[in-house]
Amino acid sequence: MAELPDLTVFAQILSRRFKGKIVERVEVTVGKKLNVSVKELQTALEGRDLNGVRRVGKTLQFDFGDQVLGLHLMLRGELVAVEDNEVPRFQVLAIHFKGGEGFAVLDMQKMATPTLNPEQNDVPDALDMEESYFTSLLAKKRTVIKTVLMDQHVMRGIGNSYADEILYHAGVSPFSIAKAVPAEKLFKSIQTVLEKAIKDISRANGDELMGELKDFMLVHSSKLKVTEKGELIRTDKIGGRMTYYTDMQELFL
DNA sequence: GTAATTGTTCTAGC
DNA sequence: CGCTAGAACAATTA
Repeated sequence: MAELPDLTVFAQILSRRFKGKIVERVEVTVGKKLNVSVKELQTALEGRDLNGVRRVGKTLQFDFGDQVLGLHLMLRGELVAVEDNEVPRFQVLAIHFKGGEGFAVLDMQKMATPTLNPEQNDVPDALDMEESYFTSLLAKKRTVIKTVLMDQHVMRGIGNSYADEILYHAGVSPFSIAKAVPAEKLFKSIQTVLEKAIKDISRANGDELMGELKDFMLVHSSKLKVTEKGELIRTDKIGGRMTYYTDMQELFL
């Protein structure tokens, strides 16, 4: 469930807490998604110090100088701070730093994917793509707009939840055809919604690393029946994914 | 026991 | 061949 805003905040918190610390021990509890052997990962990271953590698309990258650990949390991955000997339930991977502090990746579905030295990717990030790129992208897509926003091959970082939030903010129906959608307006909504979410999540979660972050969904929630403004929230499936929207969102065809 | 969940990858069809 | 839609798969809990 972690998308761009959550991951951005995770990266900030991880950087603040662990930057400069030296890796004492790398613990791999579930290794099937790892692209190298456990031993290779350990020799690559142990003894190095963490230069920082950044978000790249829907992944995190832990920068250890000439070695980088990529991490995709997939559907249910979480990050928690751990003490030296602590092994939380559903642990996939843990990094223990000298001095006793560390963090663990948890995933009850075991789908979280750590990658040593992930390949570079040219697909622009949703938060730093050029407006001209977005405009010409929409112009050549005949797909439903929601699937374009979520397509990691054309822009990275937006998943099912924030696609709904962005389209609600823009007043654009998720069923609109991409090339008919006013690109400038939607582009602004992408920036606005994502940046606001980063601020809200950051403020609400502080410096703690406690698994899932609290979020602020206005439409994408099974608990809500109406929006803050009292608009009825409808549900449907787009591409097999649950979609939340209102009748206030204009359909462009 | 089964429904529900969603990111990614694969495949069929136009 | 390029693009799109949809299915398959992953794994576990409520």
